[in-house]
Order: sequence, then C-alpha cells, then structure tokens
Amino acid sequence: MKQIIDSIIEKIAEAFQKEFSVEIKKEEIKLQPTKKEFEGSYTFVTFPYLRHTKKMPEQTGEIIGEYLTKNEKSIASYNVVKGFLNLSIEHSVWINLLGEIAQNENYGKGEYHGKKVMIEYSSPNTNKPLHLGHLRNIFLGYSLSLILKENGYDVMKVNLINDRGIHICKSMVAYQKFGNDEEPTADLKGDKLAGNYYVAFDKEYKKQIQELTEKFTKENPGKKEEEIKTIAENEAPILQEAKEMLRKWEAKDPEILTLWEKMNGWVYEGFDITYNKIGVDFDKQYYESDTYLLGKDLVEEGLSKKTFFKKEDGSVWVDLSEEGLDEKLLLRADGTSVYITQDMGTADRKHQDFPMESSVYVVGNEQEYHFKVLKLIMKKLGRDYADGIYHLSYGMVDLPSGKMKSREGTVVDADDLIDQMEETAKSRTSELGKIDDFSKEEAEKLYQSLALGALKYYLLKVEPRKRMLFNPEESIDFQGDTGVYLQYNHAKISAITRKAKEDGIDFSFDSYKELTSIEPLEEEVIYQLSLFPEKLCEAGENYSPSTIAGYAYELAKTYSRFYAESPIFGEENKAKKSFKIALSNQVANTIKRSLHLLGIESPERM
RNA sequence: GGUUCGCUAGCUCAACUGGAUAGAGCAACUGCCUUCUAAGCAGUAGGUUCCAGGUUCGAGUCCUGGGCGAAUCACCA
Repeated sequence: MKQIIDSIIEKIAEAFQKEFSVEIKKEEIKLQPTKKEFEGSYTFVTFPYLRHTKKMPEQTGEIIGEYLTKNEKSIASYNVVKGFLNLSIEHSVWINLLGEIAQNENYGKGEYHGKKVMIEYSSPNTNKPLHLGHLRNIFLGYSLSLILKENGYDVMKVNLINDRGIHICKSMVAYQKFGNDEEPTADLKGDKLAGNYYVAFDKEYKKQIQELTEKFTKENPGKKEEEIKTIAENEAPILQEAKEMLRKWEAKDPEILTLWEKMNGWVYEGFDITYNKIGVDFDKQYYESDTYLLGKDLVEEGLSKKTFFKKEDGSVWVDLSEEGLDEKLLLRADGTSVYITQDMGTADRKHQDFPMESSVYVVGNEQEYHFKVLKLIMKKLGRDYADGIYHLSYGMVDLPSGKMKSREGTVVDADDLIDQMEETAKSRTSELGKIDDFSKEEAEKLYQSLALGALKYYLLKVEPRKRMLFNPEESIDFQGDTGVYLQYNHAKISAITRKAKEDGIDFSFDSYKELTSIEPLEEEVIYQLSLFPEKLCEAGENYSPSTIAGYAYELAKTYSRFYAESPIFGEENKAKKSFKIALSNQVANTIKRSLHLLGIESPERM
C-alpha cells in the first residue's frame, strides 16, 4: 500500500506545481485515514496549503481532486467536505493488494538489520513469589522482545535476579527461626515457601517493635513518640539478626551460604514453573550476587577522569547539578557500593557480553530518577551506548485497597490468578459446549490459552505509563475488547478455511483476481490489513505493545461486521466466494501474528 | 518545597503525534441463533476531555497559571 500512497502524494505535489505553480516537498504532504462518517479511504487536508494556493479550502480541494482523478489511476473518485479532500481507491487496487498481502506471509516484517538490543525484564527478588505487578512487567518485556525482533533487531532477553541483600536475609532468618526444616511440596512451590517466611519475618518484626516501643515509653516518659519508634525499629532483635546474617553472607560464611543456596534454589524452581506456564523465557540470567561488587573500577575511572570527586570523609560523588539534578553518592566512605554503583558496573558488563546499541530496562516508574541518573553518569564516563539506555517505565497495578505489598501479604498472586482464570475459561467453555469432542489434554491446553490470552491482553492493551486498577472481585473479561475476542475471531475463521479446504475450494489470488467490484466493508477489511506494517513499525519505535493490541482489535471488529452481514459459503459467484475466503483467511493470519507479538496463542477451535 | 507522570462517558480504556460531529468495551436497555462458532452482530442511552487563560484556519493533544492524585528527590535495593 505504501507505493500507492507514495504515488498519490507524488501526484499531489505535481498538482501543486501544475495548477498553482508552487513547489511543495513530498515529505511535507501527508495523507490520513478518512473518518468513518465520510466516503473515501484517504484524506488530504488542504488548510496548511491555502497560503500557497491563494484559493478557498473547498476550491483547493476540488482542483487537486480533479487533477488526481485524471492523472492517478488508483483514484476512483473524490469528494470535498469543508477543506478535506477525501479520496476513494479503485476496487482493483484493493483486490490486488489482498493478493499481495496473502502471498507474503512476512508482510510488514522489518528487514533484518542486526542492530542489537537488550531487554531486561522480570528482575525478581528471591524472597517472594511473583504477583500481578510482575506479570505486567514480564508480559511487557516479552512482548517487546518479539516486536523488536519482528522489526529486524537482534534481541537479547535478560533477567537480572535480585538474589542477595537484607531483604533476602529477612526470609532466611525467619526460616531459621520458624522453619522446622520445612521443604517445598507439590502444593507449596519454593517461591511461595520463601515468601511465607518473608511475611513471617515482617509479622515478628512488627511484634518486636510494638514490645520495644512499650518498653521504651515506660523507661523514658518524656521522649517523643516518633523518636522511640525509630529506635525500636532499629533495635528490634530480629532485624539485628538479619543484618548480622548479611555480614556473614558477605564474609562467605559457609553455613549461611548453604542456607542461601538452598532457599534460592527452591525459589528458582518455583519461578521456572511460573515462567514456563505463562510462556516466557530469557536468553541470559544475571545474578546480583555476581554483579553487586561491579562498578568500583568505574568509580576509579571517573575519579581519574575528574568526572567524579571525593569528599573529605572519602565518599565518592558525582555532581549532576548542571543537568538539573543533585549530587549523587557513588561509593560510601567505607568503600562499599550503593545501588547505582552496581548498576553502572552491570551496564558495562552487559555491554561487554552483548555489544548492543540500545538497552531497554523494563522497570516500574518509581525508578525513573534512578535510570535518569544512570544514563547521565554513563554518558559522562564516555560510554557510547549511554544514549541507547531506555527505561521502559510502567505504572503500578493497584488494588481497590491500595498498593500491593508482599511483606503484608496483600498481593494478587500470579499463580493463583492464572489458576482462577483457567477455572473461568473452563466453565465458560463447557457452558458453550463447542469442544465436547476434545481430549482432556486438548481441553486443558485450550483453557490455559484462553486464560493467558485474557490476562496478557488485559495488561498489555493499556499504555505502559498509566497506572492501572485491578479489582479481584470483578474477574477479567472474556467479552468485548479482550484477548478472548481476538482468539474467538481467529477460531471462527479457522472453521471457514477448514471447510473451504474440505470442499476443495481454491482461494489463491488467481481464483479471484478477475473480480472487479467489492463491498465497502470488504474494502475496509483490506484497508485494515494494509495497516499492519506501519502498526508493527510504530509499536517498535514507541516500545508499545498496546499499539498492536489496539490494531488487532480494530481489525477483528471490522471483520466481525463483515462476517455477520455477508454469508460466505452461500455466495453464488465463485470468484467472489474465493475472495471472501481469502479475505477471511488473511484476517485470521494477521490476528494470529498480532496475538503472537503479544505472547498470546491462537487456538484453531474454541 | 523541587522534579516527573497521570486526569477523557457510572467503571476500564482509545483517539493515527495539531484535523472533520471525541471513539470502544463493561454495566443498563431493545432487537437478532433451523443457514460458515451468538465468547458474536445491530441499535438506544451516556461528555463543559479537571479548571482558567493563550497560540491558530483548527486544541483532548502545544504554551502559561491553577486544582486533584501518584511517584521521586536515601550512605534501601
């Protein structure tokens, strides 16, 4: 379709030259889709050019429209409303276009250019199971990796696992105290087990704070409540134990390391089950226990380049006030590193492992400041990849009761949610009774596809930066603008192509290329199909799976109208019947490709 | 307090990066299954796009000021 649009634009430029004697650059001329209420497919807006044409908007439109119908054979007719010139395209152009799209199964796929991009997502802590917020992160990252690959990138998916630190020690301490050597079972995955002890730690910690506060208040009647609370929080014995454990861990205490490895191993097994179930994977895993000491040589490098500076106490800082930010600590006075130090080192390590032009971090929006700083620092250190650092920031998933908090156990657990949705899929499906001949395995697989389809689409259709509200009381829809609707349309069309093949109907381009006329809805469906390449491209440029979701829904909706009004196998005209089947088949293919880019499967039957 | 982000129908979200009468889904109401899958289709109703100015042929979109909400500005990660 691009050639046709380009050709029309060229002719518009020509019209300006011949009719108005003005030179307008082709790049300045834009066509936009015609609004549904008006006749036509593409619209040219005349307002910006009136100072050149020195004519009224309607007149300008008429003159250009007249010129185009005479000189551009793809234009069938035109109409001018106010200053908008609406162009209708010849039916034969649409028919040929369908043929072209149908013959190219990679229609719209970006040419492989080999530019490297790394996408980091998921990045879980090993002290708690995955919840709904993680799912938004994971689905975004995974979908984005597919979208960029389809746009011709060489993509590396990585997971940076946060496997050390005080929070990990908290669940370990609680396990030591209350665990009684409990082990994961079929009913209790390893990540769930660890998560339970993280919650147990918090419970005990709160209890101790309460006790200490009461005790201190008695002992120091005059003291401010807040001060006492702060002291209690710091002095609670169980927290001291966790801190002590972290010191031992850093000193490589064998007993602690054994416990750490054992518990983390359980968690990884638990995570793998979930990753596997939701159909995502990674090309490489990084562990923070390997990377947390990195970055110190970068601090040295920065000092010698005088990019960083040392304060009297020996701590190292960078001054970002020119960039409108503050001074930022990079190394503590005792020589230990902070969060940003690690991330600097990790950025370099990643680039050594995979020399990428851009590096995408799928991380929640509460870390926007952190990544802004990281990018600036790496730039100051002269890293050429710094410009390619991109923080794909997304909003939190909130519950009606507020924020999800793992340590308080107020989260929507990922596994539970998926199980629950599979149940819904199961009961809906059996109510409808369309797959009674399925084997048990086939049926289970379908429920899973539908449950994940609904969930992934639900999380991906919303623009990432918006926070979203999830109400567990109202289950995720299977109707309307949903993943299931798209899957349903795919399955519906699959039935048509199955029947066509059984009946031995040819629906290749040859079978309908003689057709001269098509219906408006058919034209609209082909128009939608022709948008796939630009939508794919746009999704890649904006790192935006929601673009694909919105596109697929529009396509399916347009097709559904066609499907409802226009019987296919009842069609008398043979060429027309073949055309309708080809059109349907192409819609199914495009829906399938779009869903695939969102990480969603397209069942043949449902 | 500074910075960033968000605010569109009762609810959840769109709006092709400045275009025409702001669109979908859910919820409500009306029709449509003896013909290719009704997890669907068609329709009714629902709006001061947070407010006030400005820029221009044209503003939900850009600028200024204000309101509400969130995040962040840690020697936590």
